[in-house]
Amino acid sequence: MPTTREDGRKPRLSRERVLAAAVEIADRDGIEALTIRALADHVGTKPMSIYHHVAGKEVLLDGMVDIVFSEIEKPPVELEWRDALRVRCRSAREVLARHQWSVPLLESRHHPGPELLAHHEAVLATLDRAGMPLPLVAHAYAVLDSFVYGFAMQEANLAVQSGEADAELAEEIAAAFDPGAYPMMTRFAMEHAMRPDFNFGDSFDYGLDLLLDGLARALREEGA
Amino acid sequence: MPTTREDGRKPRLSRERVLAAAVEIADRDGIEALTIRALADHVGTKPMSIYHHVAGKEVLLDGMVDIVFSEIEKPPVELEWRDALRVRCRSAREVLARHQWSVPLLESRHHPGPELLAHHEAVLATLDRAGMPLPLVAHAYAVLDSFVYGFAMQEANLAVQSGEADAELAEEIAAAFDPGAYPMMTRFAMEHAMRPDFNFGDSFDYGLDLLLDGLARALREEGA
DNA sequence: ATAGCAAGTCGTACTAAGTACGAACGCTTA
DNA sequence: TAAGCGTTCGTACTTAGTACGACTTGCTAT
Repeated sequence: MPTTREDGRKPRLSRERVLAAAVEIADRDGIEALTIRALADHVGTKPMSIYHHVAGKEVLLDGMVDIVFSEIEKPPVELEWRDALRVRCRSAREVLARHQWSVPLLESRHHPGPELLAHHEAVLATLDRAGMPLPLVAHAYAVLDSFVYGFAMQEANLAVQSGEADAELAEEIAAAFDPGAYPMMTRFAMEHAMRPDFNFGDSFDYGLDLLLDGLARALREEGA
Repeated sequence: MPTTREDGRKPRLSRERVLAAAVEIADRDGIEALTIRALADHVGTKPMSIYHHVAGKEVLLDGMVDIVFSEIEKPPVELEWRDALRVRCRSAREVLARHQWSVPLLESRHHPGPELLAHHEAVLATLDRAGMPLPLVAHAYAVLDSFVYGFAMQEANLAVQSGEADAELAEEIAAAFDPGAYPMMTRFAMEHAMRPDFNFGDSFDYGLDLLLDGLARALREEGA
């Protein structure tokens, strides 16, 4: 690893610094603001220097995804499978929400990094230790992952929407709601979703428990 | 609507034709191949003519998302709520899988079209007719949507992966599996996922029923 | 039929962004 | 102190979105 150096005399660039800076930019200004030039500015160099630490923008994005997975909390192995999965899934959702660019990126990357692989390995191992037969493991795995990713995706959408200038959006909504189309959406919004104590995120725990309970039931029946 | 014309004398461009062509390109060559120039070629014009039918690429993408939603099957209202939702969710999954570019696009668009709004309206109405109180409606809605989107997203990923040239991927996998890290993933792949009768999609129906059953149970208890 | 006008088309050109190429720089080791 | 090599960076090419303004087309009213 000739790239890194121990003495902190002059903080030269390194793959880690580049990736961290990329995540910072994406967090702060959105993924579309992450250009090689902006990244170079942020770490105090010129564009072409970036390419000595990451092979290209694709690789950069792959690395960012792996950083996201590295931030997911890893529950201790002693935990009961449901608790372990709950910890992991909640943390995953929190991390994905914190890095709003991550979910759409997940979809487009096809080069899993070590942290991503380790995450999947851990989930599979947890399900296995719970005593599930492989077919049930497969279902549980697919279903939980889908729910977590899907939820995070919607949450990211909502966050952007509420943060956005309401100008266009309100206009669009108003235009759509003029003729009383979408009555149920209107009622839902008025009587529930716009209440101050409404929190979309609450549905995450609800859905997660729905799935875990269902899986536990299936495991009990399979086991019998 | 001066844009369209009834006599088919000379098929001039129209918003519909442009959008349909865009969907074709994205389906066939991937969303990254959808450039204004490629689109112009495909409909037999020059780039700038496109801009007379869609205001820009963003609007084009918004329109494509709405086309996707228009393709989701709309179950008859007489159906029992669980059957109705099953039809709709399965169809949604099928449509999203057919247009692999759609899921990542969903996330990034913030301008819902009429078809998307109508879809959401219909789902809400179905839940309402089932007799759910609004808080439960909210949970059901969020949870089902998350699952469908998330599952479609993973499916799209898998499809790309298996379609891709296995060269790099196999190498990467091999490299990662050398030291016997990821034992559970290995076992899972060998003993289950690589079997000829394994079908990732089967987990969709499994998860969907898990959720619908759980919601039905909640409804029963709430109602009591 | 035809003048006139609005809708549609297109050539040109500008800008942003990724990155290939090769020269210059500076740190390390002899 | 000089060779050697990893790093940095100036320049320039390429692809993509799209603004501008001129040209073309076909409908409408006479």
